[in-house]
Amino acid sequence: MSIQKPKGTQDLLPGEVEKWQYVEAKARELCERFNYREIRTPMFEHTELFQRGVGETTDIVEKEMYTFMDKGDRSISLRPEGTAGVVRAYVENKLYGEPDVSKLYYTGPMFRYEQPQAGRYRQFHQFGIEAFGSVDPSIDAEVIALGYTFYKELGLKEVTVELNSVGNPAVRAAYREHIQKFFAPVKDKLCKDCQSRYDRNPMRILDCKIDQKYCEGAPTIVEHLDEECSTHFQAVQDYLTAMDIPFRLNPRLVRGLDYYTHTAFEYKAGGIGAIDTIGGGGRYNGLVGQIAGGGNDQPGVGFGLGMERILLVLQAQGVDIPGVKPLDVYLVGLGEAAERETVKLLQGLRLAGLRAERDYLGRKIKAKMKSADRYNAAYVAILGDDELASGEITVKAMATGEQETVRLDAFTESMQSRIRHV
RNA sequence: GCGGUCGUGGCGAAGGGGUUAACGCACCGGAUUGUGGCUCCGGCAUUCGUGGGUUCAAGUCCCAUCGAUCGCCCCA
Repeated sequence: MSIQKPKGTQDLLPGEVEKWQYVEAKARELCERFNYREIRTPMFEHTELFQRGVGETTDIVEKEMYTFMDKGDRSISLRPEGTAGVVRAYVENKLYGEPDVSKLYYTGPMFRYEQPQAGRYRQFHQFGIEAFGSVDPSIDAEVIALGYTFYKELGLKEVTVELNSVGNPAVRAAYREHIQKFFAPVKDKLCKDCQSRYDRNPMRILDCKIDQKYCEGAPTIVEHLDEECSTHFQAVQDYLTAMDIPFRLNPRLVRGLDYYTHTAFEYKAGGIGAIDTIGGGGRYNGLVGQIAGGGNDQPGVGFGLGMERILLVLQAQGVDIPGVKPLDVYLVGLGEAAERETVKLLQGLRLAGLRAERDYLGRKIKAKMKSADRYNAAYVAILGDDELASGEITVKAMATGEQETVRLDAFTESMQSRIRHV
């Protein structure tokens, strides 16, 4: 058996890759309109960054990282998510010194060692944004709006924004006790997953599909928000409403990363089997300071959206994505002298900005015509010995089958004007 | 990390112990000496993910392994 790609990775072949380019182009274009600027950070970082940033006790850090020692005995990890690296770069390059809020975006591969399934890969790709330096709830709303607009403009139907507030660390600690107290009497009756959740992350019990019957009347975090948290949360909702961004409050929404404070949200859509989250994010006040290691704390808010999940939903919903562009001209040379001439003509067409191609397999005219057809060429230009002798070339419009003769020295120009008029 | 299903040509797929591995699509060639899409004819897997085992005989049965796929945990 020849070598295969590592488990959970994908080759994106021509035909598929155009869809990615389309989605990525939409992301860039939207970020420009919202005034976010691209940042590119390494695909691997010191392991410690993720341990500190994402959180020691998260599944991501506990069991999903690709970690290895490099030749200098440094522990390195492939990035499992985008925020930690961007925060590190923000601190390291002192972007907090800039006069305005830093609004950044990124796209690229992320790595998590997990069992692949529909919509989940070991190397997957995210489009994400981060805004640093403001606690204004209008930025939370802007971030949510950008993601929502992105899905909408791609043509996704029925994208739901789910919104919650996870408060601040003090609120969360208090709430955790409340919820443990609530479930304590029925702890033994919960499913085995929930029994372990009880200690690790009791909020997750509320999300359980099996134990819904025990969740009736459970306390929600929103009820336990303090003054500051609930004011912020309300303001985010008001801004979203003002921007016409529909959202659904989900008091049970919990995110898997430790760094979130206040706003937490997810984008959901059907069509990827058991998975329905296509993106998520939230506010992370305190993360910058934590990574900076004291001082220079700056608030932040952002999201990460799954590229393959977007593509899967687009496909499931039958959304049309622009595919391969047809060829403008396919050059057919007949005979050695003519073939040589087509090489020159081809370069001329390409310099003139046309999409042009010829045959490299020395096939017969019939096969060449077939090729032109496969490439969806608008025109085929045929150059044989007759034409060469008289300084002309035959141009055939594939759609109508009509053909005419064009003077060789006017060929490129003639093709240019034909294509421009199509 | 755990569980279900699956693994035959470029792709889709038959064959479920008996020895020339169906068929369809795609591709290549010809009918059509310089013209595509339709039609017809011909060609196209010393080999059935990999390794081992059972058997006179193994795509076909058994074991292992790798991969795909779907699900659980968790997440994008």
